This record gives sequence, C-alpha cells and structure tokens, in this order.
Amino acid sequence: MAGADGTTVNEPRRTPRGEARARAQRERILAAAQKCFVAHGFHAASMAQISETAQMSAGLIYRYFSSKNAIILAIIERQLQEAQHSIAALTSSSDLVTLMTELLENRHSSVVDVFNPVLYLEMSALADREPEVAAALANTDRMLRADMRRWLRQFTRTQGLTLAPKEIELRQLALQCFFEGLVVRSVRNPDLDPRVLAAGLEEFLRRLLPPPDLPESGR
Amino acid sequence: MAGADGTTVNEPRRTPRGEARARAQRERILAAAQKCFVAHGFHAASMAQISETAQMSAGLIYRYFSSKNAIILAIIERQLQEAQHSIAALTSSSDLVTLMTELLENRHSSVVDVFNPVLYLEMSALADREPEVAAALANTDRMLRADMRRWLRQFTRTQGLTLAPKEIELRQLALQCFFEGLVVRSVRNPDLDPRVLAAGLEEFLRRLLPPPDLPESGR
DNA sequence: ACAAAAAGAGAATGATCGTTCAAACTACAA
DNA sequence: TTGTAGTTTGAACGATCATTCTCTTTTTGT
Repeated sequence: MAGADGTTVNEPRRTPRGEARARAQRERILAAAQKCFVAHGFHAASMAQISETAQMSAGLIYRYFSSKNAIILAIIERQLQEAQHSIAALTSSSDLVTLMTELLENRHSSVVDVFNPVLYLEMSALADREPEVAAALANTDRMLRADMRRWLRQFTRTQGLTLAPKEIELRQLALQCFFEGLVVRSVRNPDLDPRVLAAGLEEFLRRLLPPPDLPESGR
Repeated sequence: MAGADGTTVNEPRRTPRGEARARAQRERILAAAQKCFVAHGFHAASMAQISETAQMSAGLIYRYFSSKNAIILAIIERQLQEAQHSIAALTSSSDLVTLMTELLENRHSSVVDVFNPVLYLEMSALADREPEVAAALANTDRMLRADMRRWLRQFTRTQGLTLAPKEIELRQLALQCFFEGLVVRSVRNPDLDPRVLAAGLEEFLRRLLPPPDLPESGR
C-alpha cells in the first residue's frame, strides 16, 4: 500500500516499534494535509501550514514523504479507496440512498477518512492536467462503474427485470451523473436540505430502473 | 459592468479612443488568463505565464486589473454569465440536449467565451473557501434555477401536463444534478462518446418529465 | 511641432514557496 | 553510562511568487 510506489523516502527503518511509529507519523501528516487541502486547495496549502497543523517541523515531513506532490497523490489515492469501499459495500436500494445522503451530510465533518466533495471536485479538475492523477482516477472509475453495474443488475433482478447490457450501461451512466451532480450541488448549494436531496434521489431511482418502454415519450 | 466593483484600477482614462483600447487590453488579459487557468488552475497559473500568453509585460496587467484575484473573479463572473445566457436562450427540449452535448464537445476548444467544465469544477471548489466567489455563484445559481424551472414548466405544458410547484422543484434539482454530473464525467472520462451522453440525456429527460404515478415503483 | 499624459517594458522588491541540511535530541543496545 | 542509530528541529537555500517602481516609448491635444 505504502512504500511500493515511490511515495515514501528510502528509509533504513528496522524495528517493528519504529515501523509502527512511522506509520502513525505518516497518518498524522496525511490527516493534517487533508485538512489543509480542503481548507485552501492542493496548491494553495503550503508545507508550512501542513507542518503546523500536524504539529511537527516542515523538514520532518520529508522523512516520510518525498515531496508535496507525493502527499497530494497519497490523499487522492486514499479518497479513491474510500469511495470504492463505500460503493462495493452496497447491497440494497436504501443502502444507496442512505450512503449518498450520509456522504453529503458529512461534508463539514472533520473526520478525515471519509469521502469529501470539495476534494472530489479539486482532484477531478487536477486530473485534467496531471496524467498521474488522471490515471489513478481512470483506474478507480473503471472499478467503480463495474460495481455500480453489478449493483444495478442485482437490484433490477429483485424487481423481476432483466435488462440488456446496453441498458445497464446507460443507467449506470445516468446514476453516476446524478450522484456526481449531487456532489457539485452539495458544495455550491450547501444550504440545501439533505432530506430534499434524499427524496429527489429516491424518486430518481424509481424512474431510472424500469425498462425503456414508457408512455408519453418526450420528443 | 466593469469598474464598478473594484475590479479595475483607479484610472484617469478619458478619450473614447483610449477607452476602447483599454477594453481590448482587458479582453486580451482575460483571454490569456482563462487559458492559463484552464491549463494550470487558478492558483498555479502565475502572472508571468499570463503576461507571456497575453504578450505584454507583467507590470502592465496591473494597469487594468488591481490584482490577480480580481482577474480570477472577472473570469468567474464571465463564465457565469456565459452559462446564464445559454440556459436563458433555451426554448425546446432538443435545445437542451444539443446545448449540453455542444458544451461537452467544446471542452478542448480554445474558444474562450464558452462554458468550460474544468473551470466549472475549479470555481465550484473555490466557492467553498472564498465567500466572494460563493456569493457570485449563489447569485447566478438562483437565476439559473429559476430559468430551468421556467423551461420545465413550459416544456411540460407542451406535453399536456401541469405539475405542482413541488414537482417542478424536484425535477429541476434532478435535471441540474444530472447536467452537473455530465460536466464531471466529461472531465474525468474524456474518452466518453458524446453521442452516448446525448442518448443518456434524452432518455433521462423522457423519464424525468412524466407525473410521479408510475408503475413498478422501486421500493 | 511640442508639451503633457498615458501606455508600456522590465528590473527590483519583499514575501513565501518547496526543499535541504547540519546540528541537537532521544531511545535503546552494550 | 556510553556509543550509536534513528528522530526532530529550525535555520538556510534558491526559486518563484505577486506586486511596485522607474524609466522609456507612444499617443494625444493644441
């Protein structure tokens, strides 16, 4: 997970005691960095701020991370894994609704190991210019989409429907768009009532799932 | 529009000739700045890069904008107006579909005065920390939502439906989420076929518009 | 054509950036 | 306790940042 991708510095670490301490230090740095990144953005957050938040000297950080960019990548990777685990754990329809509303309610939580909408927007924008970030995002996106398709297949089956792969594909895209739109809304329209969002989401799911032969086509 | 909000410097400009030139210079600066912001982000783009792109000295920029932040705000304001005009011009359903797909197809266009998904994400994230940006976004959002509701009312009426205000509200939210999700997708999944997106959008609209009494409710 | 004003270039400024480094500190083995 | 390896600090570095200042060039009014 760590140390295999050039994220960490070449270290002469030995004892398991020191190994544990090092892990804890990395964790403290990442927690502080995430706070700073959320508050000021990847680029505007300075190493000085991060070190102050982590309550250690600026120089010490470089014993655990080779550069600021390595920290950014670690934070992004962490955020992606968080999203992946959330999606993979879904089983029922209400799971999805509660998961999404929870994510949006936790937006200002200081808890670090949770999906963060602002970071999501920032890293999405970053993916447009940094190939390394784009690759990480693309990779997770692929798995995320597969998980969503699996969920859709399973869920429609409990409804007595079996949809063609093309149909599943289209619905997955719609579902993801709707969810990511919710993320944008939660940042740009923070006063929005989460219950309204939840209601909208349930309604949306109800409309998304049936087969495409609907009355009153809009065109 | 300009000069009333502290965006520009206190200037002793007089003649209409010079006034026109000043407008052109401001325009050149904004165009260069937008290019740089898209390429590197608001914070990472430097005044040196902007001045080089605009082909003028760095110092000269300060004759037309009081600070880099003023440039950022001007770009954001411009982008918001662009979005507003696009939405306000809508009349038919196919208008909406073609508008959205056009926006996503123009993503890598060098044309400056057009909606830019990367900037959209970046300014949305920025709104979370800069109150001035948040205020501008909130203001435009309010008008944008009103325009979308108006469009929805008009469009459903042509379909022989009249929806309650609550219903309109919910559908507007869903429509906006879906659209903003498309924006995120266009950045994170740039290889996505625009025609697939268009198909998904039309399908989505067809499902969004009918009244809520549907068969096979999903729950 | 000439003076005054505006536009412009580009070096200088101080602040701050990410990063490095030598020295001080701490913990543990002998 | 002493030697040694791993930690930590904080000052120092060069680069670069946004912004200002001085000086030159161009435009304009008369």
